[in-house]
Amino acid sequence: MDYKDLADLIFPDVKDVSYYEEKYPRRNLPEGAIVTRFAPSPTGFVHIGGLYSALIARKVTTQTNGVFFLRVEDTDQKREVENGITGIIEALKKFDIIPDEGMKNEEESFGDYGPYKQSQRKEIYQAYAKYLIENRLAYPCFCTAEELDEMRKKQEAAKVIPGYYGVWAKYRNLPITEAAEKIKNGEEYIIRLKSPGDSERKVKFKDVIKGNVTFPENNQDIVIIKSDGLPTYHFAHAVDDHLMGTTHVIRGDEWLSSLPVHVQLFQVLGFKAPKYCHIAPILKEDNGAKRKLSKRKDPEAAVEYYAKEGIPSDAVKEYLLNIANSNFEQWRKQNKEASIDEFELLLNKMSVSGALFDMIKLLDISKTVISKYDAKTVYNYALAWANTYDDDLKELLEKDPEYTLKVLGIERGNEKPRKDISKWSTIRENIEYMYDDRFLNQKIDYEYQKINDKEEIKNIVNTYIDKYFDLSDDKNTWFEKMKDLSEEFGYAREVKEFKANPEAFKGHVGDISTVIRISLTGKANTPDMYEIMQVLGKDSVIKRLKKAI
RNA sequence: GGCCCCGUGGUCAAGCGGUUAAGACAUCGCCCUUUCACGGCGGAGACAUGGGUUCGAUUCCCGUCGGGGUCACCA
Repeated sequence: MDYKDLADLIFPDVKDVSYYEEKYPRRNLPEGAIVTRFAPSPTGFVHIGGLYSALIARKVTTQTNGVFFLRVEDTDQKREVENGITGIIEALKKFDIIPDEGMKNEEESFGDYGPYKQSQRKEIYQAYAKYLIENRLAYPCFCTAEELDEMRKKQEAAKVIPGYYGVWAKYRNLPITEAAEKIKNGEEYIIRLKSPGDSERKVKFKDVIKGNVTFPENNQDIVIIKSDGLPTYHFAHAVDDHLMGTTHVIRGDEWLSSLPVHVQLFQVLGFKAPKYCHIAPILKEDNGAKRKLSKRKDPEAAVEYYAKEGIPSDAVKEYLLNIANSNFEQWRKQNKEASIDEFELLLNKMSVSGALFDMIKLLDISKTVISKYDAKTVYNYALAWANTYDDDLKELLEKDPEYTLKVLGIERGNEKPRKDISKWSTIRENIEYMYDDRFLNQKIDYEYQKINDKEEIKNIVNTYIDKYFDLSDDKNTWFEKMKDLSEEFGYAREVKEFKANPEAFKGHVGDISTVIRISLTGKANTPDMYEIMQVLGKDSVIKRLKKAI
């Protein structure tokens, strides 16, 4: 009996690795093309951090005419969730992140390097595991969970590094005949790597983002095939990314410390290792401490949250890009109208340490993103949002689309568009007062400001209606009349005039126009009042002013 | 605890041996044909700390402190 026999006994039905090496030839791509992937577990939940790395991966691959594929890592059957894959695909799609290859639904994939679902690649991993066993680079281990537990306790008591290595590696040197015996007796086992590493030696790696990092060599005989026959993450990573021609592994930096294991795996398997890009996580402040955005505690960790809040995906992407490369901001300043596709993202310019998530900044970006949309676009997005999250708003928007478009068009499309909408979930308060059937039938709480004497207000409004209000005026004339009105009541025509000589006036034109504004809309802050009146129309303006007094 | 990474204003961050130490968000003040926004101008606000190396350290080295990651038949 030799190692080949043992390997045959363990994996009798798998193909030789040469089959796979031929089946998946090297990719024929231009110089510098990046091939990378997004490789989530199908838990259905897409974390903002996942979206972040997917966005970066998508961006650097299109920039270099490379390939971006979606591989599903479902080797842990306990954690699987129904329709998890579809959920991921849909989530990415909402952000315009479309893979070039990979899964397209729960079971099927497209592309020449598939399957792209790890559970469907079982025999591939086993072929490579078999190869390692044949070459004495891996072996079966018969330890039970209890045994391992006991070992760990002993190691802790002895204050040595825990794990399966060196003298602790019970089955590392088990004679093959004994191993074969145990297998024939039906004992459960797993396959471990026979690590050639020595933890006394140091290895240096160059991470594209982190730069040089030094680790002790891996000397742990890590598990490569679990008792259910599926590979561990580490082994699947090495086999898949080799076969799929991945040039860059872009992933969260929680993986940084397994670099020695991964690089060793590539070396043992005779593969060329990819470049690694470990990206820093997005953090959150919690009682003075920083921690990763948590699925359980932080709603904003879920990509779903942004849709629910009505924050445009464009805005989320801009925010993420802003975290990724801080020069994005400067680029955006110089290229106000450009698509983010034109921005060149550089992996090596990414930050080494994690950034605190800043909702205020996101919303700031969001309001400028929205300010650039035309009325029609705003209408469509707002309606799409209302469709799933707000029936009443949907009704409001759909009742008279033409009128709504006019409302949304106020102070939009000009040099300095309004920036008061940062998310669709708050758009209601920006437009609702413009609808007569709601405004006129509602009890309004008019909160007048500087001028709040009821008689005075009544006089001002009446005088305005009788003497100055004329919708056919152009804006200048309209405003001149507002000044005339002010003067008539003892208020300065110009703010400057008032400031120069405050004793001479009761106030200024701003105070008067505020009275009209509040009477007209019930609100102290609205967009340009002239435009509002134009949209409202004569009847409405008069009805509203009369209602106020 | 071992190992690894990181430490510039409240936040995100440029700078990487000699700078008045950029910029953005937030904040405060002023200005801008009516409010609020927008926009413009300006203010306040930072190189964790102690030692080296150097003519000179935010930048290089070491220690300390602080933060994060990781130590599974989970990814």
